[in-house]
Parts: sequence; C-alpha cells; structure tokens
Amino acid sequence: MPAKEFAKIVVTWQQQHGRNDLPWQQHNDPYHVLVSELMLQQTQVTTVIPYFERWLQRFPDVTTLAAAEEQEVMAHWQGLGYYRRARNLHAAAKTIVADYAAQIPEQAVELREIPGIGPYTVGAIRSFAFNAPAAIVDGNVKRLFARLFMLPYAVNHSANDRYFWELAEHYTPTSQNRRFAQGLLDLGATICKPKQPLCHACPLQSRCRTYANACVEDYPKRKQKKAIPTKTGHFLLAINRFGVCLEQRPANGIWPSLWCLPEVSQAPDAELGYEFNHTFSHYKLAGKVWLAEPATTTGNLMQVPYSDLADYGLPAPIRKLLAKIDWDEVCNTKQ
DNA sequence: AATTCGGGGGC
DNA sequence: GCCCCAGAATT
Repeated sequence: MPAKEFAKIVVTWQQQHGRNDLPWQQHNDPYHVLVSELMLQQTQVTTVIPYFERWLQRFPDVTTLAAAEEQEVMAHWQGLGYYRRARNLHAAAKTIVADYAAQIPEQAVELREIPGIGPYTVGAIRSFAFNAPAAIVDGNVKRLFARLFMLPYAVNHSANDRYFWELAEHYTPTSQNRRFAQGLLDLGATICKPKQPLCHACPLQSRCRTYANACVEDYPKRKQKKAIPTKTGHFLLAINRFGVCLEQRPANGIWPSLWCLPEVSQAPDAELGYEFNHTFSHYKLAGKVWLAEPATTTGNLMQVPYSDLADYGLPAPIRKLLAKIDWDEVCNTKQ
C-alpha cells in the first residue's frame, strides 16, 4: 500500500475515533509530552493519568522539576513502578535547564542524549511536541504492523526491531505526523488490541493480511521466554511503641532508593512473623518477614510512627503487608 | 542479545 | 495465573 494512502487512512480515523482528550494532549507542551512519555513507558494510559495530574501540580515546568529534591520527586512517583524512570526524568530536567536554557530540544541527536529518552521516546517527543516527521515504534505499532502485513518476526526479540523501525519510517508522513503517530498508538490500543481485536471497526481491515487469512489472533508472533526464577528475600519487622524501623534502599537494584523494611542477606535467628509473595517481570520474590528488635537492626534506619507510613514511598507488597497489621495489638503483645 | 528494572488491568 | 503495557539502561 502506498505510504501516503496509509497515512491518510490513519490520520482520518484518528480525527474521528482516536483519543484526543488525554491530559498531556491539551497544550502540545514539550514538557508535558516529556513527563507523560516517561510515565507511559511500559505503563497503561489509565494508570498514568492521575500521576500525571499530580505531577504537573507539583512540578508545573521543567525548571521547577530540576530544582526539586530527589526525595520529593521519588515520592510523587511512588506506586508507578520502574523507579529509574523517575530518576531519569529528574536528571533530564536538570540537563535541559543546564544545557538547553530550559527548552526541550527538537533534534533527535540531542534528545537521545537526555537520560530516559530512547529510540521510541525520541520519536514521540518529536511527533507530539513538535509535529515533526519522526517514526515511533512501541508495542502497539509492532502489533499493528505484524498483523497488517502478517510478519513472521517475533515482537519480543530485539533483533527484529530493525524491521519494525524500517516499516515505521517508510510510512511516516511528512505532514500531520502528530496525528498520524497518535493514530498508530490509538489503533493499537483500542482496535488492534492484543486480545479480541475489533477488526469490524478497523479502517485497515480491507488491507489486513491476517484478517484476510483469518489468523489475526495468531499474530504477532512471539518468541518463547524462559520461566522466571523464584528468589527468597528476608526482611526485618522491628517495631515498638515509637513505630516501625524503615531503611532506605540503595539506588541500584530492586526498589531503588525507596524506603522499605530492612532487608538482610540471610534468615536471622528470630521468629518468622509474616510471609508474602510478589511477582516481578523477571522473578518471583518469596518474602520472609522476621520479628526483630529495633536494636538488632543496622544501616540507614529511621523509626517511623505507624500513622506516618503513608508518607513513605513503600514498595507495593510491603505497603500491603504493613496495612494488614493491627498495630495496637502488636504493641500490646510486645510491650 | 539478554537481563534488569513495577505494578496494575483485564481476561 | 498469565499476558500486556506510549521502553530504556545495563551487561
């Protein structure tokens, strides 16, 4: 299909049926685009919206964000996951203020040097913030192309990325690319969904090779991935009438820089109080929570009153575990 | 090229 | 339970 024809179909459909009321679409502000794109990396739109709104209230522009304290930046990301993105966004703001006079650059080579901005986000910022003719390839675009052209390339195999990028660049129009790029994402998210795609409502149905062959749901092809391992983690629950001991985790590894129950490398000589399970994308964590005395814990500790726990960006499984504990009862039995 | 980074939605 | 999500950085 000619590239111009493809672009016209996508642009026309986006105008009539696409998403045009998302919070970060309202001003085409490069900072809004930057914040939303970092938040949207591997995170669904409906999850991001409330975080985006709170973020803009506290950090309304790139200068405000650059001047903010790390701890406060992390607190506003709490619960969103992939916490490195928050540090990247903070570092990106500082870079933009220092090197680009607080103006987000438009050129790809400059954007690519900014922390947290990879190939996809370069294209997204150039498309959405500047309406520039830049390609984007994300999970939605790969799935759409894989089905439309019945591609045999597994979408979760990085060696195949070049095929999808070549297609995306071939079809990227020289005008109206903001709407075209949005249309690709909207088609993938609302029509060409992973499961139960709405082919009856698809503007590309007559062009779709997997639809013609009645094999839409067999695509995209996917490379089989290994089973994820299970790791055991040992955590200390040290409490008294003053509160619970929390420790700030190191900046690298799981839950970077978040406050958490102190973690130890092996099971201590103590009573096992609680257990929990948590599944990450790449391993399962079997958490053992040992009842310890506050004096036996070491490290970067802080004793936090139970009533203040909500102020600390606790990892989700830890937050849920602590929420189940009846503090009055624990204090009475422990004295 | 493979691994490491969360957490929630949806079925 | 499992797959998926507006991926990037690291090894």
